[in-house]
Amino acid sequence: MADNGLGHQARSGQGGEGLLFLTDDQLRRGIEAMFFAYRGFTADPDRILSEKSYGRAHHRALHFVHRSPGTTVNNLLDILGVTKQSLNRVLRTLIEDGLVESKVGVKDRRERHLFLTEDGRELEKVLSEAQRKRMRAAYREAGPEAVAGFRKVLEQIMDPEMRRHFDQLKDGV
Amino acid sequence: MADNGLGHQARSGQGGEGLLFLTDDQLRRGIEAMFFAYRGFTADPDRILSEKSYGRAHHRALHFVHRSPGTTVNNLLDILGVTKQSLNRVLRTLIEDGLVESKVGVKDRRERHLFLTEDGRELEKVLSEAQRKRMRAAYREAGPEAVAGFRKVLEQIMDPEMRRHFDQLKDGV
DNA sequence: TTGGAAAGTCAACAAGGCTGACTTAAACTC
DNA sequence: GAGTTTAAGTCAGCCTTGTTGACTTTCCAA
Repeated sequence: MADNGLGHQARSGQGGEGLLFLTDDQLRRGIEAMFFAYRGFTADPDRILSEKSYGRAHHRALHFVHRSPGTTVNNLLDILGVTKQSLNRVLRTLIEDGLVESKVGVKDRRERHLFLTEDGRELEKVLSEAQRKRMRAAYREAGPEAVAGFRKVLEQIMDPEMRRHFDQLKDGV
Repeated sequence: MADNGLGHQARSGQGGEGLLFLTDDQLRRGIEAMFFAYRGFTADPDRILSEKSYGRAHHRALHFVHRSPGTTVNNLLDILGVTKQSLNRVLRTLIEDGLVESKVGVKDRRERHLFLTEDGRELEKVLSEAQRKRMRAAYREAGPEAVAGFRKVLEQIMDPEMRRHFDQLKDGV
């Protein structure tokens, strides 16, 4: 049976006219928009990274260490949602290359606290500026109200646990 | 130097009050929201796929073949933005498993036209319904105006070429 | 002082990207 | 009709980034 564009959620109850944005068709368009947009979202940093033989995983690590200087490895694992071994491989190359510094914890000396070096901050800046440039153009085109809606929907799409991390990044922590 | 949250774009000209949504800080929040939201966006289908020992690449192929039945391999390559070899690996398993059918073109017999089989349609439905369920909840929470803004910003983030593909999917083609 | 948490390491593997080289069949062009 | 181009498919080999599992070292806290 072909998709008629009327999802059961939109069809049920209330007459439906005000719920047209919940049709399966609208939802599918949103899904496709997320897919295509995410490609653009990562395209600019990816280009820069491939020149330096780093990958997206390195960018993510740099981003969140920049964002929460002194964060522990465990906290980073939580945020990134990957295994210790997977993160370790990335982190090790960043430390070897002098972009990230790992300092033994003062209070708890088992922990390692992560910081960007000067070089690390520099690369992070190049990457994030490339990414922001595209976002800035998109935001400007779309306007402030669209941006508010954009953020609102994205927050709702997140898993609750990710939402918690997102909220905790709000300021310094 | 610490990030003061005032991007140069927002700082320059016009007094700035109306442009606060363009600060580097706001842009960074948007970037993080995209990152966390995309994880949620793919989480549900990923779970289902891993049970069937398929991956996200299979989902994408199923999605776009479902969306444009009879599409050629070349067109699919364009949309997905991967190499022939990469797509072929995925497509081959889907054809072997009887989820996708490949038919020699009538007008140009070099081409192969791709279709979902009954089984393919079934899996696609399970996957997309899982994904839509989350989007539906997010849309409902955020409301129609937020959804319009969400879509508007996403369209601006896309590369022009991807935007073209996105627009061409609007209806049947 | 001992149990367990945090961190790190090694090995092996898989998915899904990539490049390059090559074949086959069909269509197009001169 | 011969030669070129195009669409698809295949083989081989590589890389990144994810996974499990097993193990060690360090060291805090009960």
